[in-house]
Amino acid sequence: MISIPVLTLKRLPQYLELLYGFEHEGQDTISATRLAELTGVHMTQVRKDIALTGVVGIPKVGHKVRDLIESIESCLNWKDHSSAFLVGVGRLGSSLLGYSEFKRKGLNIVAGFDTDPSVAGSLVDGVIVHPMDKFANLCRRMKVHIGILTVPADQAQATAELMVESGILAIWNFTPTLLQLDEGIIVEDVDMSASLAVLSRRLSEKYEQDSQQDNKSKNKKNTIDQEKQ
Amino acid sequence: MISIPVLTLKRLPQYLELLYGFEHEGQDTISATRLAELTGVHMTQVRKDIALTGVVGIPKVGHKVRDLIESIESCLNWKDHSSAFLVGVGRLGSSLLGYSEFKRKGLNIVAGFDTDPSVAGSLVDGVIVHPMDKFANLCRRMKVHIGILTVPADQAQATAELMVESGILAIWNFTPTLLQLDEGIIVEDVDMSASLAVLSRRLSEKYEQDSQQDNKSKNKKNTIDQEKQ
DNA sequence: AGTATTTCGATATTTTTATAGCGATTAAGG
DNA sequence: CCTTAATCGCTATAAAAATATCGAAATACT
Ligand SMILES: NC(=O)c1ccc[n+]([C@@H]2O[C@H](COP(=O)([O-])OP(=O)(O)OC[C@H]3O[C@@H](n4cnc5c(N)ncnc54)[C@H](O)[C@@H]3O)[C@@H](O)[C@H]2O)c1
Ligand SMILES: NC(=O)c1ccc[n+]([C@@H]2O[C@H](COP(=O)([O-])OP(=O)(O)OC[C@H]3O[C@@H](n4cnc5c(N)ncnc54)[C@H](O)[C@@H]3O)[C@@H](O)[C@H]2O)c1
Repeated sequence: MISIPVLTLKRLPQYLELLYGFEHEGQDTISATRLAELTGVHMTQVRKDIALTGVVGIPKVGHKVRDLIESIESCLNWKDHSSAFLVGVGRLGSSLLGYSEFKRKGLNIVAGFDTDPSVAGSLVDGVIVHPMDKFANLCRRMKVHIGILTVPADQAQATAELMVESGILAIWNFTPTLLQLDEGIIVEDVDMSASLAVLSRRLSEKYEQDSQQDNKSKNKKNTIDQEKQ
Repeated sequence: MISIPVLTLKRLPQYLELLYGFEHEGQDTISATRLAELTGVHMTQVRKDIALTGVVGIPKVGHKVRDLIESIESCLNWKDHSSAFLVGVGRLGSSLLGYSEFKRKGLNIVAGFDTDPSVAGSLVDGVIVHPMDKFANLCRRMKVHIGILTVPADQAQATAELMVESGILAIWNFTPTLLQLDEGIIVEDVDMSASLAVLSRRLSEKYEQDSQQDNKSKNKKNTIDQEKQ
């Protein structure tokens, strides 16, 4: 199995989102050119990304929407469902538990876990929440290999270690903590700070750019004014 | 103002997270080498990233933790706070409203908005939620330029357009919808699907790799067995 | 004081990723 | 049936990012 570049993997769901739309509208073919227009990704990049999923297109027509969906989904392993446990059923954790979209993306959150006795034992959006001490046992028994980490930042490292000891192979980490784990363990961070950093900086850059243009046009105006004098 | 590469911007908060820890522990200097070890980023890359923030280090010693924090924070514009409006106070939206960490990162969510009359008018984690029809007015009056988008996917495009008309310059988009907006508008996606895609694929790759190794060791065992015979 | 050692930071190289160019392919229209 | 036009997908080039190299600077130790 070839290793697909991260950036390609991150673009594939974007294409999928559009493809679902097309299928819904009854459109049955789509060209890479059009996908490029809609995503802002370069035409040739779209072709490369699509090629990596192993599907072939039809010249002059493009790709069959259904084929492309199948190909991307199976490439991302979104067709057969994987079970996952979520640890830390707080604000963020419970909003994830109730988010049905993940099921369509191959992720089945089968249970939540929390140390807080007032949360443990309850149902959150139809998903059962267990006390934390049941984690290791259930994890091994149910052969769950994906852990979703939404505990407070200062609990993240310890909780992650517990997960790994219990047989978790991949951690979807929503905390800002940089986990230090065994090499083999897959850690995927959903780093909102990183995203916020890009937003903040780009906005600053934009402000400055705009104010410079303002100054320019002001200066220009001054020049014109001066010329008038 | 130089344009800092996206990937650098995304790493900066990681360094910051560690730096806050060091400061807390009373450590007052840190080397790029050590940061590299902890983040898994290459030593020279860390140096480049740091250099882009404009701070200079001391040979043999490294960097003053405080200076580095200041430098990164001001580079990301996390020192003076920007006001933001959040639209769509549902599961995800309300969890974001209550998340105090954003304040420390220069983002002040000053109000939420929702079309649902049972949500609008209430306080969520101390933040007031207005009915949606007040958005344009308040946005202009309070000169808010950042919008956080957490409405259902099918409402995302329309809501984003409303935001832009009301003076929003940057949208932090938590929906899976690919927004089609004016060139100048900054859109930063928090794409959980993208992250999930990487996790899923990497896990598949790992499974296959492991099972191949299993086969190998089985074959090896067989070979040994055969040799024994 | 002098030397060894560590780290910075500038420059060079390599690798990865993105873009461009172009022939091959195929459906559609005359 | 043949031309036309659009698209695929391969190969080549360009750009960006990551990694390596190395001299200079500064601390700590002899
Ligand atoms: N709320 C957000 O919008 C948001 C955004 C980005 C990142 N995060 C991160 O997500 C994590 C959770 O944030 P939150 O706002 O949901 O916090 P929260 O306090 O609302 O929820 C944390 C939950 O984890 C439980 N918990 C605490 N220690 C535990 C342990 N050792 N084992 C199992 N469960 C434990 C608590 O009982 C609580 O229910 C934090 O690391 C936060 O930084 C949150
Ligand atoms: N819940 C999650 O964990 C999660 C994870 C990833 C992405 N998302 C995305 O975030 C968005 C919100 O998800 P959610 O689970 O919080 O949904 P939700 O249904 O719980 O909340 C949506 C909120 O938006 C409000 N709303 C609907 N239309 C609106 C409009 N036109 N203007 C203003 N408000 C409007 C609704 O009243 C509701 O309160 C979705 O696009 C979803 O795909 C959610």
